[in-house]
Amino acid sequence: MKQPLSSTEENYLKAIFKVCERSDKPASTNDVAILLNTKAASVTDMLKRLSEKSLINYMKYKGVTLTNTGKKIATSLIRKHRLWEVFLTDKLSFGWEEVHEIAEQLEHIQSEELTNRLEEFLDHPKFDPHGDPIPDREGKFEYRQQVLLADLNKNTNSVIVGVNEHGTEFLQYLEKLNLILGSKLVVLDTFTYDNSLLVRVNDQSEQTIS
Amino acid sequence: MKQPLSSTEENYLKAIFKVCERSDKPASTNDVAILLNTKAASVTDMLKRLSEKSLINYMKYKGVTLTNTGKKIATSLIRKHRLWEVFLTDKLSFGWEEVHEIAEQLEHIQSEELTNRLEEFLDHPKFDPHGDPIPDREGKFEYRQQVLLADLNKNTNSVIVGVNEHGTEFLQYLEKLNLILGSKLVVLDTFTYDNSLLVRVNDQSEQTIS
DNA sequence: AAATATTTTTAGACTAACCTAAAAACACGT
DNA sequence: ACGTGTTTTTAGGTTAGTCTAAAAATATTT
Repeated sequence: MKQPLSSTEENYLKAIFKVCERSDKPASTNDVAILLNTKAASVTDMLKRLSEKSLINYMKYKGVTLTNTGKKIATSLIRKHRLWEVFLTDKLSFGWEEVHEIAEQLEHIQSEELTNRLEEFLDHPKFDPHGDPIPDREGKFEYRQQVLLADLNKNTNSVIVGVNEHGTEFLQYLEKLNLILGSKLVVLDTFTYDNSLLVRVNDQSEQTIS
Repeated sequence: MKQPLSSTEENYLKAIFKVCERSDKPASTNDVAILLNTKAASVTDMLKRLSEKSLINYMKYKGVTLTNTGKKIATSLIRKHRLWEVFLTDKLSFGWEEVHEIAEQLEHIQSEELTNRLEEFLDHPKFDPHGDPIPDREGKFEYRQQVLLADLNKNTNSVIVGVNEHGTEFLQYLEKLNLILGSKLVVLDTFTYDNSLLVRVNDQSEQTIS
């Protein structure tokens, strides 16, 4: 009855989870298609199958949400993904920009036992290298209080705890600006005409960023 | 041109490698089918595709061997498989009987860099937990001088360095008999009528095994 | 060397996951 | 509320990987 899902099915669940996250509105077919770099027609196909398996609540034209079972699987994937990211940076000294695509594969390895022992081995980390929280065995996890860089007030001290975009080139760009996790940050001035900011990083260098 | 192979294709290459190993005779369609728990017809199908990609030498009714490219891929898979097995036993303290099926999944993770860093992290191990040699980056590896238990001479001291079967239940059986890697072994007597042996393990317990 | 048995290949069908193109449903401005 | 435009679904087709059943090739036995 409980035969394991294919990587593809798992990726759909993860995508639906991401779209629904916070907003809690149902995800549209198109949202999912865009996130997975696929076509709306393919998504509709898959939604029917996942619905058959009671992993999603789906009604034609009305969007899709995850059932409790679906949510459990999605968070378990995120848990695995983030634990592997920690492994790759902390144990194999990969850079934080390199780990995402490898973890994208590793998250599909089937073995509860493996995941739990990995967590143990890594000393029960609470956040991944990008600052995102790692769900526990029950799938529970909390968001940290976070503010977007663009919304920071002038002259307020803050610390970088995470990034929104996970693309390799974007992360390399941050790296070059010295904007790594844990960096202290002060916004010195804002230029409204091109939406760029003058910031001081770690009480030292000053940078203009967009 | 060099788009990555599917897990299925990789598994076929590994299977052909295993059948050809040592014997160096071409592998028959049936041999491969049995090893992969599939049907001869499916194998024929796949052989055509792999041949198209120049990974195997295949002529109808004549059996199959790996090309150099095919061999490189197969040994790289074995390398990854065995490195992950070491990781699972040494770092996550899995038992040697549990690691095979997890490594069976992990070996398909695509990243040269990952494999090499893993090897580094594990201190360049030369053998996996079953005593099988781990190929280096170029795919080279040597067999240890090994004798089958059944061929051991009476009263000769020896040490267990590996096992031929990798099934979970078989390995648990060995575990129960205390026949773990590195155990010293003396054959005290042989009973020809049922092919069983009386052996002394680690200078202590005496066991009859088949 | 002919007859029989085994192995291998072909033929045809199935499923999962994708696609394009066209039809159907929905959403919205005036 | 009606026509227009976008979104979603259907319809039909493709590829990888599998299967069964039947045909063809090879191997064995007498």
